[in-house]
Amino acid sequence: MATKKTSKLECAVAHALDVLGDYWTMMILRDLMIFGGTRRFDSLCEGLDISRNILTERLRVLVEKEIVRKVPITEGARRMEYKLSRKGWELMPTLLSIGQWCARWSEGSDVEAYQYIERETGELVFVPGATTKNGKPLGPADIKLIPKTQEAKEYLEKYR
Amino acid sequence: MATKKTSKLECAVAHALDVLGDYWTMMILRDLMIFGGTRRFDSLCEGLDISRNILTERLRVLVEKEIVRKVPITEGARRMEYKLSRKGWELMPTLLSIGQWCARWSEGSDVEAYQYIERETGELVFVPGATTKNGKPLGPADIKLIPKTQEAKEYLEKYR
DNA sequence: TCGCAAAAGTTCTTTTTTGCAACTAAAATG
DNA sequence: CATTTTAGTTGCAAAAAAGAACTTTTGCGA
Repeated sequence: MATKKTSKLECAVAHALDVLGDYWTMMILRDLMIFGGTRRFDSLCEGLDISRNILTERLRVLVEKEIVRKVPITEGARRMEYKLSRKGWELMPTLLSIGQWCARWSEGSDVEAYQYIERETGELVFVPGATTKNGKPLGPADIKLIPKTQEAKEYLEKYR
Repeated sequence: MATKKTSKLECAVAHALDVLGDYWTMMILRDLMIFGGTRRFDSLCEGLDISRNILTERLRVLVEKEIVRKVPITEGARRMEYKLSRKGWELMPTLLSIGQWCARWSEGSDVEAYQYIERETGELVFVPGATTKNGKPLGPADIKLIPKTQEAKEYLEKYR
């Protein structure tokens, strides 16, 4: 994937999905995260069982979007490695949120292969779902989505 | 997409991505959410600008995974509509999290076409990222991912 | 109740993406 | 300096997506 789509209703999610709405892209991010944020081409390739040409292309986009950086393996070296940027790391809660959802709906089987813990204390980390500003947790039923821009209103009107 | 992959390291994220790691699947969920959870085939088709055959296939998988339900438009009617299940609605925080991330990294341009608000109070809703159990917010740097299963340890070892 | 239009898919064809394997060139290693 | 590793390319066959046309029902309104 990873092509510039233009959906009838542009929104933050649609925008993000232009890059993230792809299996391999997300798996690359997962892999980078569980390996501490840094990996090299061949390791990714082998670990994920992804074709080399696809990996090349996905990494190209991730670098272009500054989610991943391609940096010398050591100061001044020619060989490169791929490193999550701050922007990339900030997707961790999103990935965790996906994982939590999956685990919640996988009764019986334990699908969690690794855990997210606080570095300092070792305490378990999670994403508490949606809340108000003061932290009150909300379920899906408590939340309404409302159009903000004119286009969004028109979209809702037109394609109802 | 939407085929059963088997990655070398099965994990909750990988599992979830077998279904969710696809642009159209996620866009369908977005659209269902902004339209209150219910939509019909043609509306989705037009609104999203998705090919009918692809929409058919994606909906089939979403129904199979019980993320969406196909129900009569009115009691006893033959015409059907697609409705987010509880399981589907519980992906809202994940979508919101993706949208927030995108908005945070889109300096200048306002990419948010709609807002998530608490139904009762109208208060703005958001996903506070990762926290500990008692709600202390954590940044990416505060978090470590550690293998939990034996397979995960081996994977980290082998594909380093 | 008949006819017509809309709704919900199917089917078919063309174009794009993948997946796979083999190949290449530069860089590190002994 | 020869050999391996690494990090990709390239070319081709297979799979998937886009697009349009075609089919069935179904819900109306006259």
